[in-house]
Amino acid sequence: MNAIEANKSFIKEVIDEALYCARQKGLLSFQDIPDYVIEVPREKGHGDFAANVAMLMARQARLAPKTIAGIIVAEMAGDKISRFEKIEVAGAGFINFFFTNNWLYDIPAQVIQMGEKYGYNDSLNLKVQVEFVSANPTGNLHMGNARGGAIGDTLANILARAGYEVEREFYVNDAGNQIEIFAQSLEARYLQLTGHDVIFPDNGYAGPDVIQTVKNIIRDKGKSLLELDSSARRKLMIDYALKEKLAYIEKTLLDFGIKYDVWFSEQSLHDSGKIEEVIQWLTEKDFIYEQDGALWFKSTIYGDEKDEVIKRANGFTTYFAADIAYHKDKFERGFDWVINVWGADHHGHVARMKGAMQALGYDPDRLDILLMQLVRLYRGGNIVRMSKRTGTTVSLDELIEEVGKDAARFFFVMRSPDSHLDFDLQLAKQQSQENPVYYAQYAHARICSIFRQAEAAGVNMAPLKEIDCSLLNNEEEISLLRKIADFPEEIMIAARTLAPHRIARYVLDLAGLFHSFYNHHRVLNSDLPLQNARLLLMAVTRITIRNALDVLGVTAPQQM
RNA sequence: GCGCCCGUAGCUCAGUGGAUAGAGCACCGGCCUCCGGAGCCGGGUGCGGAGGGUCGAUUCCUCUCGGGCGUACCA
Repeated sequence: MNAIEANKSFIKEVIDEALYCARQKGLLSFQDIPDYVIEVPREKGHGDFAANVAMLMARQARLAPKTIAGIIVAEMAGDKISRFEKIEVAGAGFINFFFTNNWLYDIPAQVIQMGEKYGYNDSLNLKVQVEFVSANPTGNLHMGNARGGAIGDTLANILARAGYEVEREFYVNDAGNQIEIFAQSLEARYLQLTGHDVIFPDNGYAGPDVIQTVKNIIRDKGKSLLELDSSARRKLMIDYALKEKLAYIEKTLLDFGIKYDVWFSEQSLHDSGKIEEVIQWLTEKDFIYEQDGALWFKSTIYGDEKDEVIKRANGFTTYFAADIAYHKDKFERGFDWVINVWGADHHGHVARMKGAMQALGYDPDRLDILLMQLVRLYRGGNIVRMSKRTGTTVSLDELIEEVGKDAARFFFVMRSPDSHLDFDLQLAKQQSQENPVYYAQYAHARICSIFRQAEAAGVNMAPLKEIDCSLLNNEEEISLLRKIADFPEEIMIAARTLAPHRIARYVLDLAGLFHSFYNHHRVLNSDLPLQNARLLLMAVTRITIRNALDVLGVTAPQQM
């Protein structure tokens, strides 16, 4: 249990005891204690924690909230309350708790002891899978994939620190209609490049990267493919191209700091018969009907706008059929929780996907789909349009090349997934105060610099046991300690609400508190006990900044 | 038309139903002969609108206006 959780549950204990005590004395009548909240007030003047239990009990106790709160506080007794400096009733009936600083002074030792593990919570013994990016292997990775990558990977990091066993997965769309069109595009380019006058398919992939792939094929195979019949030629070309594209995708994502545990092939679901299997099962259970020669899944019974085709009249299954088999497979692999990161343009797919899981007998709440709004790319004031078809796009590898991995990842996660993201290339690569990623990194580098100074002066921090943390008692030091203590809880909230942007904000807040401290107080000074305490504070601040940046996939430089 | 997301300060955005709605940028004015000035300190009435439920709504519900996306036997 992290420190904030521990405080909350301690307060809950104190309150519940007081409530039972009051009831026994006949001061208060109630059936059950309502599900009240211990929260951290926005205002510092309202204490470290506040409880709203009195307001929630007013009705059943038939007393004014403030009266109830007063009774509760009066019943608190014993050595437990010695941990509080003050307990007060305020506002509409809040009970505000002011801790003494002692719990904060225990934090540095915990951080030092856990080191890079600080921010990890106790294991939950639950398996969660995060599937993200899953870009079609028919082109380069675009800004949408990039945002999905940053969000998905950061979320996976958060979940791991929240105590889950996490697997990252990439679903490879190596089957279906898109691949067919891709094959046609490859073949057309091949024939054109070998001197044949053929028409390029209307809906084909016209980007320059496809031409490059075909040139690579010609380099390796020459004109030998001309001797094959069309289907053999396409097969060969698509195998070559998929391999090349997947290698590109894997490498680019690695450069982006993302390493997958599983690459899952859609084709494998076709090959193993799992798609047919699930269609048959759903048909038997009457979730599927035939109309106009096609098979339809009854997604409207799960609130979808319309039923969805699962097998076309031409006998080909749709991507939806594969997706059902795929998600069934996920649950069969034993995940307690399955999370998909999708672009908002796929939101129409959510209801039927969850419906399909329900039809299969799985609790749809075990599947969460994190929709992220799309990215608008700017260069200075001008919008850069993205389109695979025209080829006028900035790809993820180019983005990393231009602005660097750190800035790119930070920018993609600093906004809520629900929020449209305007990504300005010019801003992201600017090494100035306008660029937030440097603010956090600079704090880290600055702390490193303090330690370099200390070392140069022959100053060593005393052993932990000999350091008196209670010397850290000014406003900036307390705020900094408090923020550091929040980190594990912040991770839990980010995990629960699928909100990776919270960590970006957290690290900026933490860096801000550090900078403020730094400008108000000197670490290296002639007061040895104080110097030791502050060195310790710097050490734990550095660890926390580094760990938070690590969650974001951003490096923590020693100097800049 | 219908569905989903979003409308919060000049701009870009935070804000697990709580008590006086916050950051960054931009703008103005200040700051250590000293650990990195990529820093710090100060300067701010704005939740698109109208109803409804709640002790209490930026947050939940309904309607409405504005923007994005979706609404294929594509994925």
